[in-house]
Amino acid sequence: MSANLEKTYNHHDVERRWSSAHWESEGIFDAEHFRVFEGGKEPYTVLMPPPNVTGSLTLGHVLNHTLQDIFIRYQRMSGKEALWLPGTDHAGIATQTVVEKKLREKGVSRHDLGRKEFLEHVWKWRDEYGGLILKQLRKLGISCDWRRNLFTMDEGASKAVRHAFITLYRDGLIYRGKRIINWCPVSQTALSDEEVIMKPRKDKLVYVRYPLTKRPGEHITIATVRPETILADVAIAVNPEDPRYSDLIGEMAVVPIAGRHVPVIADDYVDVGFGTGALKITPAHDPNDFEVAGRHNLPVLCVVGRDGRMTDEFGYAGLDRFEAREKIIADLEGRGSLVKVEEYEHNVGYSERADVVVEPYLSEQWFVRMKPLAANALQVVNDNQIRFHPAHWISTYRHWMENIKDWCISRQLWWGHRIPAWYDQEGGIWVAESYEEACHLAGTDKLVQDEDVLDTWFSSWLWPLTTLGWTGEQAENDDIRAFYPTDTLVTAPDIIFFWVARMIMAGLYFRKDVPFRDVYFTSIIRDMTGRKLSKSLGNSPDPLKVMDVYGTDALRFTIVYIAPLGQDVLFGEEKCEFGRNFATKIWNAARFVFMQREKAFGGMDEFGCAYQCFNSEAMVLSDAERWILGRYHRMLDAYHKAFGQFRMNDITRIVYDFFRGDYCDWYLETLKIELAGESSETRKHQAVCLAVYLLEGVLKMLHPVMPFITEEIWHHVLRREDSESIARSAMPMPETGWHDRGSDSFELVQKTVSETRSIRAVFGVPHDMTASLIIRAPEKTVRRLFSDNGAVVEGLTKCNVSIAEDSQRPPHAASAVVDGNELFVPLEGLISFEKEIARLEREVNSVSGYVRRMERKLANKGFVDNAPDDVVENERRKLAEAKSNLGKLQANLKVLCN
RNA sequence: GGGUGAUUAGCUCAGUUGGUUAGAGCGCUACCUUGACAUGGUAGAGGUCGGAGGUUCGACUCCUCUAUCACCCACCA
Repeated sequence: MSANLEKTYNHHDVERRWSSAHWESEGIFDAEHFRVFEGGKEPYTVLMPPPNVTGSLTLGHVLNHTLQDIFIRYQRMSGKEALWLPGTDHAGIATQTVVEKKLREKGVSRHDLGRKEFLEHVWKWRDEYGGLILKQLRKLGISCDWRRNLFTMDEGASKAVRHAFITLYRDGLIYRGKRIINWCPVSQTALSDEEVIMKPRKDKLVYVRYPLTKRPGEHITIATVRPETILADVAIAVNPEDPRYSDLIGEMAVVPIAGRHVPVIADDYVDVGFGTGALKITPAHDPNDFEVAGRHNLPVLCVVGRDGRMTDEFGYAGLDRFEAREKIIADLEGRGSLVKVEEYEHNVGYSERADVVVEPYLSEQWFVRMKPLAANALQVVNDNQIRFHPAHWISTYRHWMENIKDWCISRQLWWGHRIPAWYDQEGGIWVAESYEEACHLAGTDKLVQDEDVLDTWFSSWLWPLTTLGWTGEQAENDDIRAFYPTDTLVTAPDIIFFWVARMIMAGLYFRKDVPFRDVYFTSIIRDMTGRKLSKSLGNSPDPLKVMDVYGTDALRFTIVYIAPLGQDVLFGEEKCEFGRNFATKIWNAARFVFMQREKAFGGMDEFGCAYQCFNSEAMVLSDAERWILGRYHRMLDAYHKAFGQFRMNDITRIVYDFFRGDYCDWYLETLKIELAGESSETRKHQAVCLAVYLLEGVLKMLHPVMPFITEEIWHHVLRREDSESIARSAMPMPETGWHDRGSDSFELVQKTVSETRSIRAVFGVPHDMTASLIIRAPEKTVRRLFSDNGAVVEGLTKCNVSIAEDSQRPPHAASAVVDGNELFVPLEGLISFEKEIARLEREVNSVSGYVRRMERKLANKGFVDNAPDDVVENERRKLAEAKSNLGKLQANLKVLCN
C-alpha cells in the first residue's frame, strides 16, 4: 500500500476493500461472554429488530440500522464488549401471502397442496429469497455478530415459543374463548386489534322501518350502515331514558325480509342523539351488539361467512357482503321498508396487510390476558428502568397500557408456530410441549392438534431472550448472564405496541428483568413533500441505488445528519450530495496531510517512529495549534455528551462543523504557511504529527457513522495490517483546560483576516495583487500576537502587514475595527470613497444601535439589580468594547468625509 | 372526541436548564481554476423566530389562548 491515498476518492473501491465479508472472516465484530466474565469488559448489547424475510432494504432500514451500527461501533471503540444480535422474522401473514401468490400464478392453491406440502414450499422459498435483506444490510456496512443470526422459526426460537405458551396457559394468562374478533376475509384469519387500521370511509346510512307486531300500522325506524346484517337482527334497542320510545319497550317488532319477531329492549349503550335513537342488535356482527345481547340473553345469529360472503337462508347466500348490501337496500325499498338513505362518513377498520374492510367475526380464538402483564411493564417505564428517547413516547405507551385489551394470538394460517394444544374427543384441551406429552396428560392417544398458528409477534416478543439462546427449559446460559438485559433498542415508533411493549412484558414475565435499558425511536422517513414512503406511491428511492451512486458512507452520514431525535425526516436522494461532498472533503484533506507528511519525513518508517512518540503536550504550539487543540477537545466533549443524550444527528453536526469549519478552513491553511516557512525541521515534524493526530481523532469520531472511508484512511495513517480495524481502536477522550491556555487568542487573528478579505472583496482588489494591511493595535500583547502570526495573516490575506501602536492613517484606505484594533488597507486607485463611506456608515449605524440598546439595558435598574453579577459585568464589558469600536469607526468616517 | 409533535432565511433544518447584534446546508449574487479539494475556496444578499396576550430586569427559549399542518389513540350504529 502506498503511503498516500489515491488522487480521486472512489467509494466503490473502498467499500469493496473493507466489506462485511472481510471483517466476518477476521471475526472483528464477534462478541464473547468470556471477555465479560474473564476480561472484565463491560457488555453492551443492541437488539436488531428482525426484518421480515419477505422484505428488501428500505430507507427506514437504512436509518434504523445505521443508528444501531453507530451505537455499537461507538461503544465497541469505547472499550465495551459490544454485541449486536441479528436475525429475521418469519412474518406469518406476509410470507404466506407471498408464497400463495406465487403458487396461484401456477394455478395452485395451498389447499390443493395440503398443509405439509405447502409448508415445504414456504421453507424452500425462504431458503432461496429469505437471505436477501441480510445481504443488503451487510452492504450497509453494519457490524453485527453474524454468527448469532437467528430466524424466528429456528428450533430454539420455536421451543421458546412453545414454552412461553405453555407457561402462560398454566398460569391462567392464556385462554381460549368465543369472542367477536377482527376477521380478515382475504387472508381468512383473525387479527389482533393492532393489525386493524382505521380509515375514513363514505357509506350509506340506511333508515329502515320495522313494523310492530301488536300495533298494526305502527313501526319503529332504525339507522344502520350495514343493512345486510339486518338478516341477523335479534332485537331493537333504545335508550331507557328516551321518552320517544318508552312505551315501546317490551313490544315486538318484525325484521324486514327475515320476518323474524324480535323484542324492543332498553340499554344504556344506545345514544339518544344518533340516527333515530333506535338501534338494531346484531350480536354476531358487531362487538357492542354482542355485549348487549349478552346482557339481555339474546340469541346470536350469523349471516356473513369467513370469506366475507353471505350465508343466510333468505336468498342472499353466496353474495359478497358489499353486493348483498346494495341488493338489500333495493329490496327494502321494493317492500316499502326503506325510509331514507343518507351519505355518511365514518371510520372503518381495514386489515393492515390485505387492505380490506375487517369483518367483526364471532369465533373461538386464543387470547393472552394482558392486564396482569401490563401492570409491571408500565411500572418499569414509569420508574425509568427503561428510558424512551424521545421521552414523550411514554405518554403514548402509558395510555395503551392503561387501556389494554386481551391479545388475540391465534391465526388461521399455516405458516407460523403451531399452537401446542390438543383436543380430546370430549373437547377437553391439553396444552403440552408435544403430542406425546399431551397424550400422557390426557391419558389417551386420540388427540387432535389445534389447526391454528400463533401471531408472529408471539415469537417476536421473546426476541431479547431467544437471540441469547433462551428456550424456556434452557433458561440460563453464559450469553444470557453476560448480555441480558440488553442495552439499546432502536426501532420505529409504529411498533411500540406490537413489539416494544410486549417485549417488556415478556422480559419481565419470563426473566424477571427488563429486556433493555434504552429505547430509541427513529424518525419516520417521508419524501420531500412530506408523504410517507410507499411502494404504491413510487416515492421510495432504492437505497442500494443511492449507495451505488453516492456511496454508502454518504448515505449513512446524510440520513443521520437530517434525522433529529423525535422528528420526521423529509428525504430526497439528492440530499446525499451533502454526505458525498463531505466524504470527498475528508479524503482530500487527508491526502493533503499525507502529502505534507511525505515532504517532511520522506518515508513512512521515519514518520511512524516520530508519530508514535508524539505528544501534543510536549510540543511548542503556535497560536493556531493551541486554538485547534482547544476546539478539538471542546468538540470531543460535545460529541460524547451527545451520545449520552441520544442526540444522534448532533454527533454528525458536531464533527462536520469542526472538520470543515475549523480543521480544513483555518487550521490546515495555517499549516500550509507554517510548513512553507523557515521553521526548524523538528518544528515542522511536530506540526505534521499534530495534523495527523487530529485527523486520526476525527476519523475515529466519524467511524461509527462512516465506517468505510474512515477505515481506508486510517490504514494510511500508519503502516497497518489488513486484519487491523479502526473499529477496534480506542475512541479519543476530551481534555479540559485548553481555554485557560489561551486557545482563543487566535480568534482575533481570524477576525482580522476575515475583515481584511472582506475589504479586498468589496473593493475588488485583484487576487494576484499584494495589498498592504496596517494594524493599529494599542495593546502590546496584541501587537505581539500579530507579529507572531504575521506570516499567517500575510498568507491568508495576501497583504504585507505592518503593526504599530499608533500609526498614521493612510489617506486612501479602507478601514475596519476589530476588538478595538484598527485595520487600514490602502487602496490607491481602487478605492471608491462613496462606497467606503456607505460601508462605514452602515457599520456605524449598526454598532451605535447596539450601543444604544446596551446603554438602555444597563440604565435599567431592574436589570442591574436582578440579573446575576456576571451577566451584568459581561454586558458592561461588551458596551465598553462597542463604544470604543464605535469611536474609532466614527473617527475614520470623519476623515473620509472631510 | 382524546393525545403527541411541529410552525425560525426562497427550500431543508440547528438554536441543550431564558442572558453575545438568531446560525448552518442547499439555492442565489460576485470574485477565484492558487501545488489537498470546483463534489472546492473567499466574500455577500436574505429571517424579528405562525398569531394574540401574559410571566420576567430580560423571551426564539417559560405560561395561556388561537391558527395551520402532521401523526397516534377512540365501539356511537
